[in-house]
Amino acid sequence: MSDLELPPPPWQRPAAKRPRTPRAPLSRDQIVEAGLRLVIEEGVDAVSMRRVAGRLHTGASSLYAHVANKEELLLLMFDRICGQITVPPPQPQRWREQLKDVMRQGHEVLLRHNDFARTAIASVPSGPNALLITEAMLAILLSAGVKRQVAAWALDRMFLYITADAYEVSLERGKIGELSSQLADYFGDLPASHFPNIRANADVLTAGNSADRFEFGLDLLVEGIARSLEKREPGGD
Amino acid sequence: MSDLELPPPPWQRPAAKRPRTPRAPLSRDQIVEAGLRLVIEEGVDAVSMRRVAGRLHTGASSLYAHVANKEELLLLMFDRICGQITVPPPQPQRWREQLKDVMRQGHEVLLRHNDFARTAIASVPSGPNALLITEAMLAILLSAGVKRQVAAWALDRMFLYITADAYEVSLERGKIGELSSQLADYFGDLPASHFPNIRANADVLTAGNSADRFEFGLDLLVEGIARSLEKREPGGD
DNA sequence: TCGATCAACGAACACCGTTCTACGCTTGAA
DNA sequence: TTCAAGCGTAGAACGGTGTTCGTTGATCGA
Repeated sequence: MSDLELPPPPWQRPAAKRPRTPRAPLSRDQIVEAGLRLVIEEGVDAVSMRRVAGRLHTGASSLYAHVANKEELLLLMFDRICGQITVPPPQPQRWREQLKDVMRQGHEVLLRHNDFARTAIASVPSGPNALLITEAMLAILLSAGVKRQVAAWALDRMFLYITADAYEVSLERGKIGELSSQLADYFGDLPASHFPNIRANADVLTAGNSADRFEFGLDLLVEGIARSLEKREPGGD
Repeated sequence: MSDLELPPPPWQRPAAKRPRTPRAPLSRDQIVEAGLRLVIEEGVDAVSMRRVAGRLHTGASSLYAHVANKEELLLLMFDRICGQITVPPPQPQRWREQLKDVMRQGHEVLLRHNDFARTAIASVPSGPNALLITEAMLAILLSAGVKRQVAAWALDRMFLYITADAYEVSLERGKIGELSSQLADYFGDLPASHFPNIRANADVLTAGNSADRFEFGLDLLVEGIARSLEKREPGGD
């Protein structure tokens, strides 16, 4: 019967309402974009679920409504990257140059994304964009007369090469200059009793930049394929 | 003046003595061995400082008295692994087979260590064992008449190839069978409008096991090098 | 004996991927 | 209009990571 109104005791206070900022719902695209931005700015190790979510002003667990796990996110990011590569219709007389062009593009696209190639190495290129590239390169090889099995396996090897080299280059990126000269000195200082050839060739072992080496490897692969055009089908000998 | 002896108040209790198990001191070798055992048993992700230390019945921070950081530990482990490869004196007439043999060894040694190749990709092969391999392979190439710069860069590319392929194989290891058939089905189901070549060649794209593909890539590289023996020195055109 | 050095210990820091519970909002059916 | 179901989001918590920091105990040399 008392008209006196007391404040509610602490044990009866209603739970604080969880503030919810009204905003457009998250999307997978946004998550992928945020992840790629982080890669470009800080490298692949910066892509944690918390960091990605922070970029979108949400929480890490919110991402799991859109991607199954981090691995799926990285795969999506990879396929998004593959979408930046343009593939040409096959010109049989120029198959070598066409192959190299696509491979160079792939390499460059990866390098534009810091050390993301580390993830690419571990990924099966099965997203829509990656498959379009596979399709185009396969068409180029087949149009050149390369045997089916050679074409298939060469594709596989080329993909491996691009991603592995891009990863390696990304690791050296911050230290390409100092590492080379230090390595040359190191090689030159090795004991002659065990390392005569390395000592004598320290200059060429440390020569060239990463682009030189990548191109050299492209040549090896493409020349190796060319040689197969002059031979029997593999796996048949 | 009182003979009454009170127990010491809690704030004056001496700190509990830290028990120290008497044992032989840790060594770098032990740490490396423990790391490698973990790799073999559970893969490279199991190699945390805590796990390694646990194997040695000590604490993670104790490892830092022997290795600078985890990266150095992984490098040491890598070079230990390289010590399992035996290199032959050069036989110029058999340079192809000699190269392949060393590369196969390297590949196999890595595969025996689960997915440790992931670490190997990121490592500059500069430990004593790795350098002995470099020295031997360089000798083989030079004895075959390969130009110095080609030999140097070919070595670099071969090393990259071995480690990258070993890593890729280690990833597929647990799923090589199901992945192949699933991929073949997947390829066969792609829309014909965009993927006529993949559809028509799903069989060869998914054919062969990892050893087939590795050998195929070896051939590409070695044939590419062979071709260089018939051409001018690279970087000169 | 004392002081310096070093290996080892354990707590703590700043992070990680993911799960779990709860909440708020939307939608559709009654 | 109301209610229930479903789904996205929030935040705490779990079980981990590499590393640093301060401390302790042992050894060695003066």
